Amino acid sequence: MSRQYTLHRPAATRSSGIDYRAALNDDQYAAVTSGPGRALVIAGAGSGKTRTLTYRVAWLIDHGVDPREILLLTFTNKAAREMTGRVREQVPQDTSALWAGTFHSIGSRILRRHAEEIGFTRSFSILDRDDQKSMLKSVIEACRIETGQRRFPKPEVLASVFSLAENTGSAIEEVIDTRHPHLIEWEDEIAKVHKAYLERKLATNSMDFDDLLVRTVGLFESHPDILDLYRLRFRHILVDEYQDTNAVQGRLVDLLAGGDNSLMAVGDDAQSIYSWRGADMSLILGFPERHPGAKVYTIETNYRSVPEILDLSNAAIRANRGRFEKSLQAARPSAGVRPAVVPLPDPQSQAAFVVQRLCDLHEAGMPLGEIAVLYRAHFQSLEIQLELTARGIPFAITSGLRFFEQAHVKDVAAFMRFVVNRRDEVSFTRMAGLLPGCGPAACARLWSQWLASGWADCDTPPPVWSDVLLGFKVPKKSEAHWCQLCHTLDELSADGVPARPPEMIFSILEGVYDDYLRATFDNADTRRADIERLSEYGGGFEDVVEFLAQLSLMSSADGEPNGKGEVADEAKVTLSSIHQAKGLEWGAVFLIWLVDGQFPNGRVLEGEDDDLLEEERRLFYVAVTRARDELYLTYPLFNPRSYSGDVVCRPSRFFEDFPQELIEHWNVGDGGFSDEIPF
DNA sequence: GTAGCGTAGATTTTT
DNA sequence: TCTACGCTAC
Repeated sequence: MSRQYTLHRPAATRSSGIDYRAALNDDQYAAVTSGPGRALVIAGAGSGKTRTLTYRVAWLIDHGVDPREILLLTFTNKAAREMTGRVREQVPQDTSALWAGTFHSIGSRILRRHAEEIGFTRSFSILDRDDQKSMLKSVIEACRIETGQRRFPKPEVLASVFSLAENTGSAIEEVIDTRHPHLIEWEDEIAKVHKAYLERKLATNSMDFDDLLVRTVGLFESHPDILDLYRLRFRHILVDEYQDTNAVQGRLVDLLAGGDNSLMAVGDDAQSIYSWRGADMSLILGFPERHPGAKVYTIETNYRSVPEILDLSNAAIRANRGRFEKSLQAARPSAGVRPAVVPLPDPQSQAAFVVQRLCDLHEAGMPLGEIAVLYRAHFQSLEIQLELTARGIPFAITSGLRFFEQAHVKDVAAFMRFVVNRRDEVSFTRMAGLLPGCGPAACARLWSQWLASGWADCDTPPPVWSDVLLGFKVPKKSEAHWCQLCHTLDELSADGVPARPPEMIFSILEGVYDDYLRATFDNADTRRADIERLSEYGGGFEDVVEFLAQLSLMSSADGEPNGKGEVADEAKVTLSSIHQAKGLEWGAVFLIWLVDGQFPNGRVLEGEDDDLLEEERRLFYVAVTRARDELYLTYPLFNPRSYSGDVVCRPSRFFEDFPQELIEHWNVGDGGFSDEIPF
């Protein structure tokens, strides 16, 4: 027999003083003030989803919930920061104990506390895409696969197969059969590599992104006592962007919310765009069945867009079959202008039009920060970038290149990672490979000498690194540099005490890396500047392990150090992929490259898979619902640099999804007959 | 075994 | 246009 006994904390001495009735509409109010238990909130685009979530947190705190009992799971670090920031502004109570973060960062936080329970140590390394690739390459070599005349799949391909399997909770063979049928001939070998990869991660005390989710779930399933610890703590769980959660994330939420904890999942099925990462819409669609008695709230008032844009959005998404039936209502008055559809002769003209029109808007008073150019894939932004540069218009691009993924940043991090995780083969190899005369073979030999020294598995690091390392056999050409590297490691951690991040970075730079930069790159100065910025950022961390975890988990798209950042975002046009634009909004949005094969994506069209096409359509929906006042849909008629040879473009099939009355057709000449853009 | 050079091939979205 | 790989010369 067990008895439930609740400790009642004294009622909060202060309340936020928020007038919830006045601040929220009826739908939002109902969701925010929902009682304990399970709730699903279907919040359409622009309906105040973030607002609802932050007010929900405030409401809980106002009603006596201790912030430390709240867990807020978001999709990006940026969303987490935004929400905690807003909560902090709204409520006077101390909210620092509230946990908010991405599934991956929360997973990493939990795993660090219990790493020993599952065969790792607290300072395990996190492998990003690139590290994962290096490890897989090495694992594949070690597996000595008989390839004969045939080609074995590349590390990238294997990484995505493994990842999809982990995230969907399915077997490798299943993923191969359904998503990569051409790999069937390699099924046995791939299984072998997968097994070896798992072993290697364990041996090197490393986890990839997927491990952060899968191993957290594993930890909870194998250690019910630990799960109870967190269940008792997190009495209120809130999940943002629930439509994009995958099987593992869904499982994690359900585990934590077990018992009588409260769970509120917020999302919009029409904006599910991450199936390639395992996102499973059936989680949101099946939420009411999985949680009997769950309340379902729907928020359908759109505050963002003018009705003309909303009409087009609603019509576009209606072409999809698998979705909750709903129709967003515009709160704003008509603008009197319909979205523009603009065909242009070629990609250059498309860029010229976009930039010229954007300048017009700017001259008419719209800040550059209120304008965005969105596209399906990053390479489609090339012409726009050139044109903006030529005209001297500042722009911010959330490019695929992330600050922390650049080679020089990762090189520096490799030193730090090795010092705190002495089993980290990937980092060691990366570090050693910087030495002149040290290729793959020499690095591998150095690594085996390190393993043989016994220090890799020792609980404490060597008090003086060079005492151990200087005795190693290195290629003649590398001797002097190796010596330098050893002494640098001495500075990073003496007598087993790691230095603070900025000190480490300084030592690495002055000890070995500056030399390397100068010898290797023609832009050594900008790279050095990046590393100095890294050091600045590291100043905010006492703990190196914490710092390194942040590096791996944070992308520049999330904010923090991205590019130069001198000009305030106010004064910049935004260039962004649609995926990265999710959750954001602008006064004017240009959606470019609306050509079959570009958007929707060509591979999707080949496959004739309706689900994938529906996802492309949701992506289109996400794009058009970013716009508040003006929306331009553009496409080139010819694509002279097409690789596929399809020079003549077919306008995107998405144009067939909405009636012509909803749009305005623009004819733009190239100077011959109608140079002027009609208004 | 390494480093430098040339050629062929490929282009989605990201925690 | 850029990258990744393979070949060749040291």
